[in-house]
Amino acid sequence: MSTTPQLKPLVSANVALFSVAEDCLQVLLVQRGRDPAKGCWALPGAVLNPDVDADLEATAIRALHDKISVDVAHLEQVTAVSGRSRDPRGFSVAVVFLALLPRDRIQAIVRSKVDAAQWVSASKLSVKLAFDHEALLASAVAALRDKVGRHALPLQLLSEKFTLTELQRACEAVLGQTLDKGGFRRRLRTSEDLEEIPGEFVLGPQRPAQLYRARHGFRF
Amino acid sequence: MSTTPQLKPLVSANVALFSVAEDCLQVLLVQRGRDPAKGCWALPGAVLNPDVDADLEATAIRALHDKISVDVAHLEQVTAVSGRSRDPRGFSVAVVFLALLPRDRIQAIVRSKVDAAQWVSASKLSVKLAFDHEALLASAVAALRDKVGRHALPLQLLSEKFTLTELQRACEAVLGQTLDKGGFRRRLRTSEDLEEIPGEFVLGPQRPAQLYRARHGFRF
DNA sequence: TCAATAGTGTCTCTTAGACAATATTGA
DNA sequence: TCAATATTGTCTAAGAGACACTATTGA
Repeated sequence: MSTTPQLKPLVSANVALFSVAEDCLQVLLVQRGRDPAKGCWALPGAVLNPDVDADLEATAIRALHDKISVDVAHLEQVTAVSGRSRDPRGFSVAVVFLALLPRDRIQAIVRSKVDAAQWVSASKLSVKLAFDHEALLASAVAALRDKVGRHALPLQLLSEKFTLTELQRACEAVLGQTLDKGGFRRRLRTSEDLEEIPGEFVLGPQRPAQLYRARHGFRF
Repeated sequence: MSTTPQLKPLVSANVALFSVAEDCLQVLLVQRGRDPAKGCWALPGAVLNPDVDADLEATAIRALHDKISVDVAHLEQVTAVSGRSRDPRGFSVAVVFLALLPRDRIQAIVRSKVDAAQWVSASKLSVKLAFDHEALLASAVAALRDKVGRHALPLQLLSEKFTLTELQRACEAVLGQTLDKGGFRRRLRTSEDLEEIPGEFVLGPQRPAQLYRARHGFRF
């Protein structure tokens, strides 16, 4: 046992897992079951364990496996934040990830022994978050908006088969603003990301809606 | 002394420092003065020291202070890479930064006691790099290109005062392709980032060229 | 005068925003 | 028929690519 300075900092992965419910962008929060910040709501996270994790993405997936019974459809790195004061345990580095969960998997939350979990609106948070997680969430939302604003299609937020209106609603939920139907569909007509499912429609008290799916090889 | 597994990984910052010389994008390499990979060329880097660095950006700045006698004009994070096999010392996390140095500061390289340094063309590398630094450099170049491709102006690569042709040459060096003069200048006419310096011109055996500078508050 | 580079204009094509019109179903 | 939503079209303005043109200097 020595008192040498802490040469290696705490490294963790934190995930902003998004989904869509009622045309509203949701993010998964967990209630921390142990100190520090026990009882506070926070983004799911895990401390990097070099003996177990192949890389930080594996750490992020491990952080979600405690909360979600299915694999996420999309996971990507957003940024790394670091500093002495962001965690009371000392100098820490957090790598923030953004993940997407299809809307039909939104119920796939497992009850952890220690942590509660809930979906909340990503734009107007109802609770204060632990540490600097509000800033982490903000950067994840910004990255997601940026990408969808550049016309990337967040198909991983939808079911395997979806209508163009559902896709438009998902984009609107991400962007926080309505989109023009005509222009939106005009862009999709020339998109390489989608394909029509021949003969499959959603019926209802109106004109049937064509079903689409992600084209093979699609990457958000 | 114990044989417990290595719970905290090696964390470092690596910097791709760019500048422009002869209308060509250059990146600074250092020759490693000690193991591992002693003698190999690599991106400048430093291991995070929580007792000294306020955050990873400070680590990046410290990594450059050994090589460069002036402050860099721009520093931003690109990505974080991690894994067990990228460094022979064990599991490591590297946060990659991209930095810009004005072309008139390109000589401001200090000779380190242990490491040699050189500028090389960023697009066609003349040497093999240590570890996974070729991939790190590639992501930094991609991030820079992406940004300039979205019409961000890399004014930090230029001197304080510059002509529009110099700016165009810098953008072309970053993008690796020529740009149309008319279209380029048309965009700049409505840009908030530039301002004309009244009455200042560069003379020569041709029509004088108006000098410009970055407008106050400009951010790349 | 000419070479050399600075700076502007012009055509066309594509894209995006706003909005209107038409289509097809179940009730 | 009608309400409700799907789907398409149209007008216009802004932006980008390609290219031609004019401007101003030193030699």
